[in-house]
Amino acid sequence: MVPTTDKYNPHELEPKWQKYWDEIGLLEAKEGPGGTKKAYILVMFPYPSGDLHMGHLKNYTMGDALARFRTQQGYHVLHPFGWDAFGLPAENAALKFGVSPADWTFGNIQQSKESLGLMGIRYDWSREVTTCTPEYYRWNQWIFLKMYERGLVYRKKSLVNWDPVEQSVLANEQVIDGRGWRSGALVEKRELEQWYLKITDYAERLLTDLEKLPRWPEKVKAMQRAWIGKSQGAEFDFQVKGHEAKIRVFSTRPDTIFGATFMVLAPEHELVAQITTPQQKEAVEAYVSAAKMKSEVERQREDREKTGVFTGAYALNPANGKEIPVWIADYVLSGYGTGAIMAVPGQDERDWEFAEKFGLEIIRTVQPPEGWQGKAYTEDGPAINSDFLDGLYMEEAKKKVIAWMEEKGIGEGKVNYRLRDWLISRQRYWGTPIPMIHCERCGIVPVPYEQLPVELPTLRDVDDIRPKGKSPLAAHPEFYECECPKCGGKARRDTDTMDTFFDSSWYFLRYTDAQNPNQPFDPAKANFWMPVDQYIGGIEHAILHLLYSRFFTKFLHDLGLVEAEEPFEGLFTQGMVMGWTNVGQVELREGRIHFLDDARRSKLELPQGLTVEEAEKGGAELRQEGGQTYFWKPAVMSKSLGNGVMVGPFVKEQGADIARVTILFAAPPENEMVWTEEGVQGSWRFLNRVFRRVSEDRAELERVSEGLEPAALSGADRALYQKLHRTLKKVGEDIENLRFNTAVAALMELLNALYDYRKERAVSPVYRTAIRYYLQMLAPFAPHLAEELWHWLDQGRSVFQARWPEVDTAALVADSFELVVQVSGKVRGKATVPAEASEEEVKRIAREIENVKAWLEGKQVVKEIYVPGKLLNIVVKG
RNA sequence: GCCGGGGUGGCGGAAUGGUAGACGCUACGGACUUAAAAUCCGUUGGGGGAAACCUCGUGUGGGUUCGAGUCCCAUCCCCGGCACCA
Repeated sequence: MVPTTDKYNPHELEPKWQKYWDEIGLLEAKEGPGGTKKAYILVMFPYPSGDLHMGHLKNYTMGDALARFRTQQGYHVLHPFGWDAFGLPAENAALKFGVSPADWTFGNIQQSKESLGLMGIRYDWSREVTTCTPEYYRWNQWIFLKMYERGLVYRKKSLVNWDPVEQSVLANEQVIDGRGWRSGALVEKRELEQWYLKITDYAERLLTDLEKLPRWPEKVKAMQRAWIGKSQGAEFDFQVKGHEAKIRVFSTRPDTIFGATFMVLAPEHELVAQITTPQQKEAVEAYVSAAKMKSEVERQREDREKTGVFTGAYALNPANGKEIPVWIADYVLSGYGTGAIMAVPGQDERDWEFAEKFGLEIIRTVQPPEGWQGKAYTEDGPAINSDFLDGLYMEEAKKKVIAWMEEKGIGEGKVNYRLRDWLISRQRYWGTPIPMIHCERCGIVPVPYEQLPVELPTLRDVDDIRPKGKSPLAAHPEFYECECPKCGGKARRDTDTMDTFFDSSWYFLRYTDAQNPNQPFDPAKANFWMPVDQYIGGIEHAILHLLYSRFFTKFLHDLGLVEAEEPFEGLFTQGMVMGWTNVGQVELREGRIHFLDDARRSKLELPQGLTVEEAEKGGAELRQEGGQTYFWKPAVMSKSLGNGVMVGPFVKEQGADIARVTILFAAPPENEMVWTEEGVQGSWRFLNRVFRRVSEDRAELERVSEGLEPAALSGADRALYQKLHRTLKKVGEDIENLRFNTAVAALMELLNALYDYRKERAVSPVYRTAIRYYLQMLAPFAPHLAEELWHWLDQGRSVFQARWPEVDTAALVADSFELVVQVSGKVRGKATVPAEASEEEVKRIAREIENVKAWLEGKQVVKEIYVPGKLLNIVVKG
C-alpha cells in the first residue's frame, strides 16, 4: 500500500479553494435566453447581527449546497444575499454603545460576510442588497407612491397597537398574544392617525392562490388561511326602536335570525352613545371606559367570563318584528365585521353563555338531534320556530333567507375577512422615510417621483435617535421643512418611517437586478429569474414576511412589472440549531433540583423543584464539575445564552466542510438539531475516510484510465458500478428534495463499498469512475475537500464546472436479487436469484431452502404470491 | 375547543403496502502502540438457544390484506399554530 504522505488538512485546503471560486466567478448569476434552465435559490436575508454562530448558518448551508448542486447540473443559478438592515436592533445598539446605526450596521455586515466566506458559502455579491441604503429604499418609496396612486395607501385615525418599549405602533401581524413580536412588551391601545396599506383588497387572491403552492408546507398555508380568515354570511340591518339609526350586523348564520333574541354592540361601536337611554347612561359609560382601559391580554384572558351592560334600547328583529334588547359587551370586537352582532343563543355557544348569565331569552331555531343534552346547538339540522325557513337544513335556509333579505332591502350576502389592513407607520428613526408631504392648503401631497429618494438624515447624537413617543425626525426641521410640490408653499414632510417589513417584501425582486439606478428592477430580468424556485427560512415568518411578500408580488404583477403572481414556488422552513447549554449551578434537595442562579433558568422557562427524572425526560443532564453540580440542556443557539458555536473559531479549529456536513447530516433539515461534539467527530471521521481513500490510491488513480464498457463488467466491478449509479440517483433526488441527511448517508454507504472493493481489488477503470463521481456527489456538502481531491484527478477545471453525471438507468436493474421467501407472511428464508429467473424457477429455488422446506412440511399450499424481483409468499394451511 | 404535524433501538434517525431499524453517534470487545490519541476489525432492539433458528417488537385497541411502521376506524400522548372573529 502506498504510504500516506498527504494529510487531510482543512486549514490549508479551504482558503485556497475559496479564493479559487471567487477567481473563476463560480456563483456569478447570468441571465440566459428564455427557456434556459434556471434556479433561483434564496435564503431569508438577516439582520446584520455581526458574528455568526452555527444556528445562523444552517439555512445558508442548505442553500449553498442546493445552489452548488444546480450549478453542477448546468442550471443558471441565482444565489444572492443581502441585509435586512433597517430596524430597531441597529437603533438599540446605537443607544447602548453610542455608535451611529449606520456604522453599527455596516460593521456587522462586514463581520457576517467574513463568517459566511469562512464556511465556503458562496453568493453573487455583485447583487448584494442592503435595505438601509438610499439606492435600495428609494424604491420602497417608489412602490409606496405607486400604491398610493392605485388607492392602496390611505391614512386613518383609529385605535392602534402601541408598543411601549419600542415606542412605536405595530401592525396586527406583529402583535402576538397581546405582546410586541420583538420586544415582548404588553401592547397598549392608542388612537393615532397612521398610514395603512390596503392588503385587504388582495385578501381573496392571497387566499385562493395558496392552492397554487404545492411546494409549501401545509402548516404555513394553514396559518395563512387562518390569518386571512374568510367567512361567508350576510350583512343586514336591525332598526333601533324609536331612532333613525339602524344596527348593521354580520352573521355567518343568517338562517338563525328567528332565534335572535338580543343584540350586542362592541363597546367602541359608534351608536352606543346615541341609543343608550338616560337610565342606563351611567352604567354604559362606566363599562365603555373600563373596556378602553383593559389591555388586549386582559380582554383575551383564559377564564374570560362574559360581561356586558344593557343600553336600555331595543331593536326590531326584521324576521319576526320582535323587540329585542340591545346590549354592549366586550366579547364583540369592534374591528371585525360591523362591530355588532345579532345574538342567537340557541345556536351559538358564546351567546348562550351571555344569555344564561343575564337571563335573556333563548329560542332554538335548529332542531338538535334526539337526546341532545348540550346547550347551544351549532351543527346542522332542520330549522324550527323559523316561519318560512322551517324544515330547511342550514345551506338551504341560508340561501333562502339571504334572498329574502335582498328582496326586502334589509341586507345581502357578504364575505368577511379577518385580515386587516397593514399599518406601516413607525415612530422610529432607522427606517425608510414615508414620501408624503402635509400642506396646510393642499392637504396630503405625495413626493414627486423625481424628488426620490427622500433621504434619511444622518443622526449621530444618541439623544437624536432615542425614542420619545413620536418620530425622532419630528425634532429635525432641516428634515421636515419643505416646499409643497403642488402650491410651492411651506409644508411639512411626514416624519414617520416605514415598517421594515416593507423593505423585505420585495428584496427578492431587487436581487434580479440589484444595481439598477432607474427602476426597482428590469422586468425582463425579473421574469428570467422569478419565481424563486426554493426559498429557505424560519417558520417565524409564516404569516408576517411571507404574506406581505405575496401581497407585494401581486401588486407589482398588477403594475406589469413581473409576470409571477407568487414570489416563492417552493418554501422550506428549517428547524433550529440547538447547543448544549449550561443553565447554571443547582442543588439537589430531597431529589428535587433547585437552581442557584435564575437568569438562564427563567429565560428557558425551567421551573424550580424539578425531579431528576423530569429533567432527564426533558433532555437535560446534570454534570459534575469541580465538586459542583450543573444543569445542562440543549437550547436554541443564541447570543443571549452564549451557547452558540461561533463560526470563526470553529472553522479555525476544525474546518468548514466538517461544520457543513455536521449541520446537514445530523437530522432531517426541517427538524431541530442538537449540535454535539460527537456529531462533529463523526463528520471529521467521514471526511477523513474520504480523504484517505483517495489519498492512498492517488498514484494508481493517476495511472488507470476510465475506458469503461458497463455491459462487459462482471463480479465486483459490476456490483460497484451498480451501487454507484443507485447512489447517484438517490443523492440527486435527495438534494432536490432538501433531504441532505439521507444524501450524506448514501455517500457514507458508497464510501464503505469503495473500501470493501479495495480490500480485494486493485484500482480499476470502474473504481476510478466511482471515485470521480463520488467527488462530484460530495461537492455540494464538502466543497473544499471535493475540489481538492477532484484536482488530483482532473487538473483542468473546477468540480463545479464538470457536469453532474447522468444516471445509467440500465445499471439500476440488478442482475440478481435477494429473494425473500415467506411462508404465510413470515420471512422463512432468503436466496440470491438471477434477475431473469422465471416464476417457476423462483418457486423451485424457494422450496429448496432448508428452513422453508421445514415450514412447508406436512402443510397444504393454499396460494402463492410472487412479487417479481422481491418476494415469494407461500400461504399454507394445516 | 379547532387546525397542522408527529409517536420506530440508549440517541439522531432510515424504510414506492413486501427482509423494520439504512447511515451515523454512543457503549462494549479486540487489533495496532512503550503508552495514549487517532485508526482499523467485530458486537450492539428485547427474550430464548451451543448453533441452525424460534419468538416478541414501530404509542394503544380494532379492521382491511397473502402480507401493515406504511391504508381504514377508534383512542391516548407529544410538538406547533389559532382561539369570544359572530
